[in-house]
Amino acid sequence: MTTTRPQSSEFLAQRENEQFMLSEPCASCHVQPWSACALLTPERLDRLACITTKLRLSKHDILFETGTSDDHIYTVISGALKLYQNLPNGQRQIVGFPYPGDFLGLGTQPKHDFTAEALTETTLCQSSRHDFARLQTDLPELEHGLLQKAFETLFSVRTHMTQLGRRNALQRVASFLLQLVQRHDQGSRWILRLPMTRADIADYTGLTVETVSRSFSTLRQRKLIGVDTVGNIHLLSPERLRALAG
Amino acid sequence: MTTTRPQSSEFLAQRENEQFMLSEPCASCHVQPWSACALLTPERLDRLACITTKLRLSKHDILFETGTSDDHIYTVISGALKLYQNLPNGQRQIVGFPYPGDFLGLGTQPKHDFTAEALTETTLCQSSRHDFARLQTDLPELEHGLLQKAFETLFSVRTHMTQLGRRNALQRVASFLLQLVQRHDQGSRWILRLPMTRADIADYTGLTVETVSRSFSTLRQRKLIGVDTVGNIHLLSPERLRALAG
DNA sequence: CGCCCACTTGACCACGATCAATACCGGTGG
DNA sequence: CCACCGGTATTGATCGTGGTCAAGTGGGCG
Repeated sequence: MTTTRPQSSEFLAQRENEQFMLSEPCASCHVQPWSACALLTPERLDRLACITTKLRLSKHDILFETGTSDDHIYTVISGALKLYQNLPNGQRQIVGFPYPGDFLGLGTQPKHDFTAEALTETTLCQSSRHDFARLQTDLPELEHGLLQKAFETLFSVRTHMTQLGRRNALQRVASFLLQLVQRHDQGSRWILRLPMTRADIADYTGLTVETVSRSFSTLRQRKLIGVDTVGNIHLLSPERLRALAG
Repeated sequence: MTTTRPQSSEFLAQRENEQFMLSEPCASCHVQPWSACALLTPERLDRLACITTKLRLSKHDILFETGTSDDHIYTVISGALKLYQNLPNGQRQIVGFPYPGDFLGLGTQPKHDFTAEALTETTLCQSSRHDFARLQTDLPELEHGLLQKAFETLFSVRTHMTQLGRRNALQRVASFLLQLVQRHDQGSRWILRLPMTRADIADYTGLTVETVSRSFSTLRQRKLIGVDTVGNIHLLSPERLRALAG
């Protein structure tokens, strides 16, 4: 884990100018429209830029870990992470894959309940909770945007819950793929890059690696998907895939 | 579904006084400390009281339904509800059982994605989104409290997700019971009133009614619980139950 | 070239779903 | 008060999906 410019909030006051120079202005941030700061006006975005720094993670770097406290909040700029919980028996449940525009950080608990790990080279926008809170009193839209994002993820988590409870293996894998595609029109519509391993998909869908693999094979045999390499999936028939997923 | 005092926001201004007289003041609300309004000072609570009304539901009454829009937000005062989604194949997944203190209502989507139905006689505190939003600009603590509640439910939903993905039937039922007990110390610590049916528990845990019933029987045989009537459960050995749940 | 790790495929087994029968409980009316 | 009825819960028997264990394949990187 490498911070491009490690920065504690105490030094912030006297370095605001420098920070502003070094930071990309938020206005040019390409995930801004989908992030919590979407509601801010350009002038206000500049004030936000003063308290944010960029963070770069390599594959397998840990952003934060279960049980640690953390005075920062994050927004994913590029790349992707996995957010998971380790169970006592050595099993692991992935509760989400934060993608660009997604918000990460402590809610109100003093400590993290999940671990966040980078799946690929990932960049994040970081700011201290303290600075952020100070700014919030001035910029109520910010908290509003945060609330909006929280409700969005709440919705997606609940939706995913219905997947886990009531669908068979093939349906789970199918809707996982659709979920990724619709969250992320990366370039061409029906080619999907999977930054996560089969094991990650298993831990997300509540299946085993073997069953995930078998499901991919079945989908391939039925010509619903094409598997170029393990991480490159073509959706050959999104409609039939959607019908299958329900 | 019966509203004690149906109230559209247009008439609010001229009737504020009357409302205030009719409403119980929020300060004396017994769920207030656990709800989104916990952060407000007494004087500010009075202003909140002006925009809220009480709502009473009987068993099986629908508070809101999937696909409908709704300009209100709710906090459960007493009773309990189930929040669920119907799947195309006729199955149903319950994503939560809102209990006193819990917040209910649209996030940012225009329409509800879930249906909320009363499990018993239930009372709620209702206010229009519009009035609430107006108040929010004056009372930033309110939005803060809302955000806090949202993060709390996000956490509990994510935790429940790990239940669905990675635990067997007995573990799911065991942790369901523990979850209810710790969320709700109703009177004596280890006696649990279940307002929901076995079918509801099945739809929440992702099992079938039969399996839920079998799990209850197994727990009873192992002397982990005592079943007085279907809705009255004694937790005879919470430690062993917790050990089982993991 | 060879090693390691991720992925795939196969054979078998167990847990929970399904189908079916019975028991129980609450409410209603005679 | 009891008899009846409908919905809910329990228990049993069988089947199928997906987990487990094991072997084999492939790709990336030193």
